[in-house]
Amino acid sequence: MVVDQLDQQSVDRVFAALADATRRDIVTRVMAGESSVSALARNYEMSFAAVQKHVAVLERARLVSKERRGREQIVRGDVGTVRAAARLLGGFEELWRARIGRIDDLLAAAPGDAR
Amino acid sequence: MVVDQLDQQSVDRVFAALADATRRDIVTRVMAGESSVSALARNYEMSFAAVQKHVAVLERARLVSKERRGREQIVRGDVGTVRAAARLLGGFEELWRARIGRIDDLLAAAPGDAR
DNA sequence: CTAACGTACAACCTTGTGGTTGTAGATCAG
DNA sequence: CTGATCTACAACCACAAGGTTGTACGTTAG
Repeated sequence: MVVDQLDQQSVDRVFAALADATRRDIVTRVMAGESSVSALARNYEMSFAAVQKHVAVLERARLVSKERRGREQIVRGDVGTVRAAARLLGGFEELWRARIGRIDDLLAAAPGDAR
Repeated sequence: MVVDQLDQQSVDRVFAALADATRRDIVTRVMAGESSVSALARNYEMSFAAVQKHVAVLERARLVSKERRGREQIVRGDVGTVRAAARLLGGFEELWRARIGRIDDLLAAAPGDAR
């Protein structure tokens, strides 16, 4: 986990990358086990170039990384970025909980409010 | 939490909605406390119509809901959808952990491998 | 060497996104 | 009623997204 605090633009890229079913499926596969780009491409009903583009989007978002091995390019998942995204969602939930807490406080502070 | 299992298209919309800093900011605000559309719009340097569109995107993704109150439209955050998205990311992490587990197993099964 | 494979990248097309302005309908204050 | 406010929505524009095909180049197999 080298960087796990993401700036706004990075967050943009991460969520945009996850907003496509093919790309989520690629992430699923490479999180479960690394794979070459061509091996990934065989799973989908689209051109190799299209899959290549999807991988590039994921790479730019740092959700995956590539490493050349011979003539193949091996794709690997980056769990650190996933964690950073999950933490951001957790922040939303935190705000929500805090708000509910404030509402409870208000109700507690005005016990005779029901006229 | 009425629906908290999302289909592929819904997940697409949720992540696409979160892939914009303005929309994430709106979610932040309405998670912390409900607000009218016009009140939200005053926070940003763009037209009211643009903010209205952002809210519509969030609504379509079920990250927020609107309720009319007099002439105002009150926007509220929907933590259930946020949780569903967080759970999906958790699934990726789960796969990753399982893979690491398998690698450990392999290493454990071949202890004298280091020649 | 030659052929096949894996990859990279450019050009192109269609559709969606994020912004604008403009118009119009409800609702509330005075 | 009148005017201000809040909202809805259509039309338009620039540009990015997601797909295609075609070409080129390095690497491995025979």
